[in-house]
Amino acid sequence: MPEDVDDAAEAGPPLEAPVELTLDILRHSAAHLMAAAVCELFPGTQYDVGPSIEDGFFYNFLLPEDRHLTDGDLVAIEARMGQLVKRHVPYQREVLPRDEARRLFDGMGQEFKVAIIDRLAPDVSSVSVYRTGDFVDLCRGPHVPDSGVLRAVKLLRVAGVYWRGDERNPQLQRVYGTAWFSPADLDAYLERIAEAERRDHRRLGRELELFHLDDTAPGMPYWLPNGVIVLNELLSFSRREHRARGYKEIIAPLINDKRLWETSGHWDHYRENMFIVPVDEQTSYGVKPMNCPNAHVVYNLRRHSYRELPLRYLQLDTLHRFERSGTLHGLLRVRKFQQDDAHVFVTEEQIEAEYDRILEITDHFYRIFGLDYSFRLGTRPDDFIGDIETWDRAEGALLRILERRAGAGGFTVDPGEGAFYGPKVDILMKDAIGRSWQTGTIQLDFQLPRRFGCEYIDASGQARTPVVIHRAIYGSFERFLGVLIEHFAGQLPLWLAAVQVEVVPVQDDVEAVMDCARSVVERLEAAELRAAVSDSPGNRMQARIRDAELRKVPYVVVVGKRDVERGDDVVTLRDTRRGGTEQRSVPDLIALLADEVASRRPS
RNA sequence: GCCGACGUAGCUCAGUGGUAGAGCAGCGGUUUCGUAAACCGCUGGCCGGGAGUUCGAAUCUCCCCGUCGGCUCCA
Repeated sequence: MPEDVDDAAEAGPPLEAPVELTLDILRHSAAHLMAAAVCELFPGTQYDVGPSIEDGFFYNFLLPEDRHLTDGDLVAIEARMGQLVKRHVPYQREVLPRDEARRLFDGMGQEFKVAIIDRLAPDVSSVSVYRTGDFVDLCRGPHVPDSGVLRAVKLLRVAGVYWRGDERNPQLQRVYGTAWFSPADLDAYLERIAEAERRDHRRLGRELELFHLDDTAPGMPYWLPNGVIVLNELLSFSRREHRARGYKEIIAPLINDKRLWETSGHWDHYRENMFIVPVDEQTSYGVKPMNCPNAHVVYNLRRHSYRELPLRYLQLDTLHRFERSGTLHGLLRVRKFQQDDAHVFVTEEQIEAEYDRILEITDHFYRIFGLDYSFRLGTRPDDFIGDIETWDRAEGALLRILERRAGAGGFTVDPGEGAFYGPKVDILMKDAIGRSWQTGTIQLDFQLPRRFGCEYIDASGQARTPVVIHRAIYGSFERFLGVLIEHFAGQLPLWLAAVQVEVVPVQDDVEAVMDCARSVVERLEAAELRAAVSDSPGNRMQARIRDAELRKVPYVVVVGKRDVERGDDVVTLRDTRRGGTEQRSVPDLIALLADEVASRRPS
């Protein structure tokens, strides 16, 4: 949890003198310098914690008299920091007895620091403080010798943060900055950010006409013709692969009487994330945020034998979740989405083997795109249903499976991050600027089958309760596609590309050339390739090629008078992803592209 | 939901109290050209919505909606 990390940076037994200058030390020192500047400019500021983080640092502040920092203030703070850098202000370390340090910060009215000291382990008897000019901070260090080395620092943004990461607490303001050894490193970092912006799926989604997010439907994407092709390719791939692995697809209602949600527990544990539809005075329907309750309804339509298990229901229905307005983010955080979701009913003995099958699907699905992913185990949350003993059993099973499949260091554990009905293994991926997003999830559930009264008859004729595995491999197609677009910078693998080949005529007023172009397209289409004649009458060939490149069409075929006159059925193929052109006969071209589509190669 | 920023033509943006602009896209015309932009012309805006201040508001104030960066929450 962030606040624990923060505390560790601030306090604890003093660390011994530093060795060599690292970026971590530099950034931590930059955080101190920023706090010093803020305290000079806004006397009475309380400062909380200020660690180094990936690519930079932050510091949390509470300004006096309800003042709030704005972007304009950052300019002034940065200028003040610049003056302190020029003065080579030393970072002076002092070790104080714990109670003396407490008195020091208490006397300055620094309540956050006092609270940190009070949270220290009982056996910590002394702490260190660092002085930078008039600024003094509780801190384990180590630090730079003086502020003169902080030559490449830039403040980036201000954000509101809840004290100790809890939204019931008052909100502080956090200033983020970045710091590097040299101005050249800083420039390289800023260039990296700019490159990430060029890959942003929201920008590419608009440019490539994949999807649209309208003001009247926040978080609920419109899929445009190009996007529908990509989405449908992923859907049919998912259907085919799951069918081959024994999954049966079902389709269920989008809204159900709230009684269903009361049975599942969603009414009590998930309602704030649901769209509720009032139907009449007595009745409310809930728009489904998850597929699981309906899978249980289908399971209960008849008696089941142990021989039928595992019973695997694939559910690709549309889901709606009422996410808080400030959390929406392009396709990566939406309110309307579809998952490659499934619910697998198993006996307790079948859990491990079924997890193995699911993890194999996972590897298959991600390897196709050459994507790196990682696992995270989420354990029992505060707001859970069922009994602790069952939870422990479920968590123990997942832990064993993960250790066997991923190795002891191959996953992380996030305490309290499980679903309300069971622990889960999440699959994590990163977007263009390195933010982590959960895509797939494999959840183990002993609770819902009980709540729905699900049963199967075992070999001895006894009725038993099955266990359910909730699993989505890509997670939501929306989020997965968002990550995919950023991963490929818009240049999707051929099998997903909306237009796979565009045929460009050199002369669009020569009927024989246009006939040839149309005929090539027809032959490509007959081979189930998505092809089109470039459509911009009067434009020169170069402009048409550029247009196709900008729309990230993977292949461009050029035909002109010379090809028609030669009459040998050979055209020029341009590969827009790898660059370069080559001559190919049309049958050869079709075979080449059909093979690339079938292989699903990333490029 | 909270903190900060932002919202001007389909897109990218300029305009900060005095008659709404540019490039690209689109449309019309000329050009038919061999691997990333031919040329000329034209159209296009309740300046996110509402209220207020002012002789006068894209510009200042307030409220609402949405977007962006964080926080919290999460696929």
